[in-house]
Amino acid sequence: MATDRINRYGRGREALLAATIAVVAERGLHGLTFRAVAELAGVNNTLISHHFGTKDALLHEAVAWATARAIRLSDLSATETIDGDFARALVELVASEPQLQVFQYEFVLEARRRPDLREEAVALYEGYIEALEVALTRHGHTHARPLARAVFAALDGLVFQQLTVADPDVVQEAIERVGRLLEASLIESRQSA
Amino acid sequence: MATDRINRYGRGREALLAATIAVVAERGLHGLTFRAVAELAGVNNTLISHHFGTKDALLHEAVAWATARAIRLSDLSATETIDGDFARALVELVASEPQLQVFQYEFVLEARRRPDLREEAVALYEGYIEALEVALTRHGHTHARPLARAVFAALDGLVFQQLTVADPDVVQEAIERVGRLLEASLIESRQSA
DNA sequence: CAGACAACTAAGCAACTGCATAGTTTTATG
DNA sequence: CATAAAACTATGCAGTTGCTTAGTTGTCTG
Repeated sequence: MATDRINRYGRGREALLAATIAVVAERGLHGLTFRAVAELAGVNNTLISHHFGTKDALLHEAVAWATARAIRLSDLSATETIDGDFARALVELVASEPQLQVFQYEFVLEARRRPDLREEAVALYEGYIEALEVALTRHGHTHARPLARAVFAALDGLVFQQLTVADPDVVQEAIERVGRLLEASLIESRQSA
Repeated sequence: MATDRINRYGRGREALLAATIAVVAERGLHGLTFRAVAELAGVNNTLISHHFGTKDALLHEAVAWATARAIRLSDLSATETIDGDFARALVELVASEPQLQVFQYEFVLEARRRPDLREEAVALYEGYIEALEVALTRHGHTHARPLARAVFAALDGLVFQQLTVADPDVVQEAIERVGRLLEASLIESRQSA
């Protein structure tokens, strides 16, 4: 239809970036081909060369796009407490956007072998941890950086489990357990003070 | 040399399995090719077809080999406490065998899209969690399954960080912090009882 | 509404892929 | 030490890959 053309023209670039994330999540990095991405985006595969040049550059831009979106969606610094509501919301987020989450694990692993992606990977993780540290400090935890790293690792690991091997229900229960560990830690630090 | 032939003949199969893990870890699943694996193993690439048939079957066998080795190396059920010694040992393990660890993340992500690998992925993770549950119960924790899942997720997430974005030192510090969270939890549960 | 510029497509190629076929070398065994 | 089975290699091919080249279509601006 003509409306398709009108709506699509000029939007190939963003369609390719979105398709890149979907393809990597659904088929892995070994399934990331010009033709697979282009087909999902509804454009010709040579449009990738036009907009991004190489496959490496396409992935790099998709990484920047995805990390920006991921950090925005999960604003950890706004976290009040890790309770049932938090656990439910996190499990829900993963269930509603699994591709975005899977893409992050794929790209961070790839960053191990591609120095040009390292910076984004470090920024993504340190950004998450920093946001959590802010929230934990606000709640009375001191020297909270290592704690924030550990708690983020737990949440990250549980998201990974939900995506790969575990039921959402047991993941949610485990997240709530993390929250109770934090409470107990706060109580104990008050008593010993 | 003749000794090379004598030493190598009949060992192609295991050499290929070991090479598969190394190639996946160092070049990713998209770098897993018959020729890359064969070159690293020091054999002809058609030997893969001979021993395993297809590339999928090669990966499947490598997964079985790697998971058996990984579970053996990190016997979590023998864990006494998560203290400085434990943290140092875990960081050391990851530093000494990074390929085995990276391979596990790669294969578990791949298991999301390949049903024939799901069983191994679930068995690997539930095996880790079960072993931890045994250790935690022994130390007085009750209803320890969700706790074991959460603590394993934290350790898993921290190993992932060490492999990709974080210094071993800060990872070690965070692991020790996990141990202290467990202690505080035990103390609090005793007081409220 | 001309024409310049950007977005986009069609066709194709050299390199690489998994793997089949056919043959050789080594080892185990009677 | 003959011979059969198993381990291994050489050659090659059809399909797929990233990306180039050459051209078309749509949009924006004066």
